[in-house]
Amino acid sequence: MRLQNGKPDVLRTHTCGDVRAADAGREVTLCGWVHTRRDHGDLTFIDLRDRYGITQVVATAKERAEAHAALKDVRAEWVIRVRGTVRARPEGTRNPKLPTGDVELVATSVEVLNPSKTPPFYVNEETPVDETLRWKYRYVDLRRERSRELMRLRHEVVDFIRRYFIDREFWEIETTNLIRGDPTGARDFVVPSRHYPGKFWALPQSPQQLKQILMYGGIDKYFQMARAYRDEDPRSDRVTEHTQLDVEMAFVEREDVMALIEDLYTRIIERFSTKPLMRKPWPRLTFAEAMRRFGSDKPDLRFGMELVDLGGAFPKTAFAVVRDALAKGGTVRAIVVPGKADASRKEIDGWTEVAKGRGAKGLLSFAMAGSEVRSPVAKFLSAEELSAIRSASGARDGDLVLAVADVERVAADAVGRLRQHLGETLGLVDGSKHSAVLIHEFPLVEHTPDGGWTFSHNPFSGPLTPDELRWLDSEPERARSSQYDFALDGRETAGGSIRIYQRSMQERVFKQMGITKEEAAQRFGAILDALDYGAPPTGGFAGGIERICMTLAGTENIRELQAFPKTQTGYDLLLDAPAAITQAELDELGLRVVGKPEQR
RNA sequence: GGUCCCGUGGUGCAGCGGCCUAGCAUACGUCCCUGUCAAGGACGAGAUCGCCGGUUCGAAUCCGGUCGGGACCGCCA
Repeated sequence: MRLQNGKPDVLRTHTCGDVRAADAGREVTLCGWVHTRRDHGDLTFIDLRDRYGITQVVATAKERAEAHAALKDVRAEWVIRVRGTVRARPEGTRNPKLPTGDVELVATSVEVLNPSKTPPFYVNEETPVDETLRWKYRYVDLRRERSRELMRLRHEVVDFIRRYFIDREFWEIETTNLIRGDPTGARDFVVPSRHYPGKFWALPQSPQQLKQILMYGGIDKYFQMARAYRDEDPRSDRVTEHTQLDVEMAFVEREDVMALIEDLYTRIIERFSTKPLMRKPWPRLTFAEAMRRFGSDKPDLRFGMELVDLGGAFPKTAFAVVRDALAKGGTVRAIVVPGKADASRKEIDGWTEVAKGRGAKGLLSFAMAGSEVRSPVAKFLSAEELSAIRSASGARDGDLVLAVADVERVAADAVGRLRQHLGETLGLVDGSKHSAVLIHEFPLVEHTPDGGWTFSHNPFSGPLTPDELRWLDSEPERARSSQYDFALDGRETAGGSIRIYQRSMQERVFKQMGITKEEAAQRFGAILDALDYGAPPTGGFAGGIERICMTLAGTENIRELQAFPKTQTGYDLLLDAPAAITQAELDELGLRVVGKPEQR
């Protein structure tokens, strides 16, 4: 019996998932949705569904004319309340597919709580449905088994995480969602202020500053399921509004946090995934090694096909593409695609587009055909060079070598993307295991397109060691950061760093970014001030809740993990939002809408 | 801001210049049926092919635009 505070609900005594053979003879009342109806004339069945399961309800005209008539009238998705007697099903009519399949409810009375229009799509079948309809009628969609199980997964993962941290004496603390905006990085979602016309709140892109300040307040260990907002265009694995597990700890070093990430996510995966981890303990790669071997800072280790460097195969080449790349300090990065020497022109064109999508100017291909090395650019290369390509790449007969000549960063990135693409499309990825890897020793700063410098992670990430800062004066890109990232199956799943906690160091880093003292005081005043009042060393991480659930559920669609997802243009099809507000509201906020008249 | 894919009865798909008077499955409606569980059987209703314009003797089909959804690039400290 399903009990709540020791008593049945007022409207029902059981749920549709918990009537069993032991209940035979008992009088029960169930509430739920009509899942399916099977009408045999004077004998009618319906399957009654709620979140907990499905129970078959039966009535015959002969025994219970009134209940039978009512059952004949109901339709899919009507909400009904049925009273009746649990009966063991006759021999040979049991349904092993249902947990409740040994029994049925013989209806004595049927009450229609609410009829339903014919639903816009099937609840009782797992057929694909256009997302426009799913999100518009999310309340119908959520009744479907897949949607319900994804919501259940997310709930259970969040519950697991909460217990994990509470057991370890972390405090769950909510930070405010109306904060000061900062024009760097992603576009802020902005909220007008009534008391301060012309001024605006911003929704947090993460509670980064607030969680550090909690540490400065002596909270010591904190976590939160934090909403994070970015007004940027979504992709299949990122959305404008998402939830992150946000964690911060005082008096920790890099190793403490990396060990925590590894322990937590290992437990999550072992609890919720049917697939084992490839390796325990997890492999760790420095950023430099990850880029060199995989061309990615979130490499998928479920397949090999590591990058090779062919820069040495062309010591004095006449081939302009390679010569120019090498002349500006670049290189030639390549992968060996096993057995694809016979790839069609069309396939190679497709791969070229993948590489170009990551900034490559083109894609070089070399097919190992017997003793020959065939290539569209063979005529620009000497026999020695072609042979060097074969030996330097380690390619065997029948293999295809794909290469990009460019500066290191572009070449590695393009070939890395191509590697992942080929791994997935050629079926090289071993989908029976999970690849968990920690990436660390990221660069502290990186070039901006306009020649300046910017944070490679966030403004508060500290250097790997204080000593790293010496590079800032000469070769800033050599300065390493304390940042660490967790990549699961090639997807960035969590990341964090040890924070700067000394004002002088924070100001030194700001200076590198071209942020003046005045500007820093204005934008990051609270943090900088706090550093003057006894700020301990802190570190932490943030992990995407939807991201980890995606991997656990094996879906590529992040919206399925959200109860009320938005479209690719950030529109809410269910609520029809965003929407215009009244002139009175605008006046009160001191706002005037300019530009295009209202669209609707 | 850009590139690509999709848009056909309620839903999922097919059709891709004339064989379309738009096909199939399912849902929906009426009827038959006492052991089904994706029940079965019979009959029936339901779409001017997202929208606008163009090409053509003729457009669901080709072209342009537009709207909506999706994938990707830009963007995402």
